[in-house]
Amino acid sequence: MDKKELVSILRENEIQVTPQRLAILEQLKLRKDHPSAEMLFTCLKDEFPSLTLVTVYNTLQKLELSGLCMKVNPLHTSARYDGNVTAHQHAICINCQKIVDIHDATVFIELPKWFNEIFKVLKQCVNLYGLCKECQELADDDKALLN
Amino acid sequence: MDKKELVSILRENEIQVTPQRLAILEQLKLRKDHPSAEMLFTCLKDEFPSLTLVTVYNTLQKLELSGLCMKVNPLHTSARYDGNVTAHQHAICINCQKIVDIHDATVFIELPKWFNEIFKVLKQCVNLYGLCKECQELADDDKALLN
DNA sequence: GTTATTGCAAACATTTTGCACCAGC
DNA sequence: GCTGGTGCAAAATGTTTGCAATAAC
Repeated sequence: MDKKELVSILRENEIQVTPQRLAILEQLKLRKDHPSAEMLFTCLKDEFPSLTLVTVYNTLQKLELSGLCMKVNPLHTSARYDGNVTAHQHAICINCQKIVDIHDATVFIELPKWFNEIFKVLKQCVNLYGLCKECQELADDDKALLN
Repeated sequence: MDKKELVSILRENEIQVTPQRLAILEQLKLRKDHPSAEMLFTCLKDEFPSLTLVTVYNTLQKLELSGLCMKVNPLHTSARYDGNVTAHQHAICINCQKIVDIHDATVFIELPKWFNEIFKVLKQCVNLYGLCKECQELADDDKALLN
């Protein structure tokens, strides 16, 4: 993926182009290891000696907001615990962070052969991110206020 | 769930019984809101004025190790980003935290009616926790060393 | 030239660690 | 009484914020 293409991706998303942002976006597009802010910082600080972690965080936030990248583990602010260790799913409200159990969903996951040869699955975890009833209503209220 | 039952759960798992641990386990079994350490601390500090967050964290760690509770959002130490925002799954190694993409899995999730009435799903997220090939081999080595 | 971004310092939140005192067995 | 847990202080880690210098348009 060449620089021109990266530049136009940023422009299309109305994100001002800077060398730091180009480099971070390039890393995200190239790498397959799902880096953390720290990992990106470490690999780019030689190329940009003045680069700081703050800029990496700022950039990631901006890219995520435009849908150019996403967190593999959202809702990571603090660990949330469940005393029910039987198999079930979680629905997580992206607004109020409420977590709702779903015990009666049907989940079917078939994994490709290549994958089962390199990875031993111990736990399978389905999370549904979205809006709970209360937060949907709040969102509707927001829309109403805009009229 | 009465105290006797909680005591025997702890004893069965060879966890020394203390009032703090009983109270935390009780909360985890009773509550449906998947509390954080802070939330548990807040609701128990009236009953145990001397209680500290440290004890809550210690207890949660011990309970999790015995499978008596689990984190809803494991691998929360630092956010990991993905530049590929198309739908795919992640396999996450619980040992080295490597994250592997799976693009060719078949995922079918049917949600109960009651759920769709109270929650609007925006993103569905399947995470497979387990061991990557390298860490499986290390685990085998560990076993070999024990012989 | 104006606006937005970067980099610095510092704050903040979450979680972990070292150590003295205390409670469970 | 011994072992291990609790509570305190402090450190470590990940992330965010306020502000002056600087770069993008």
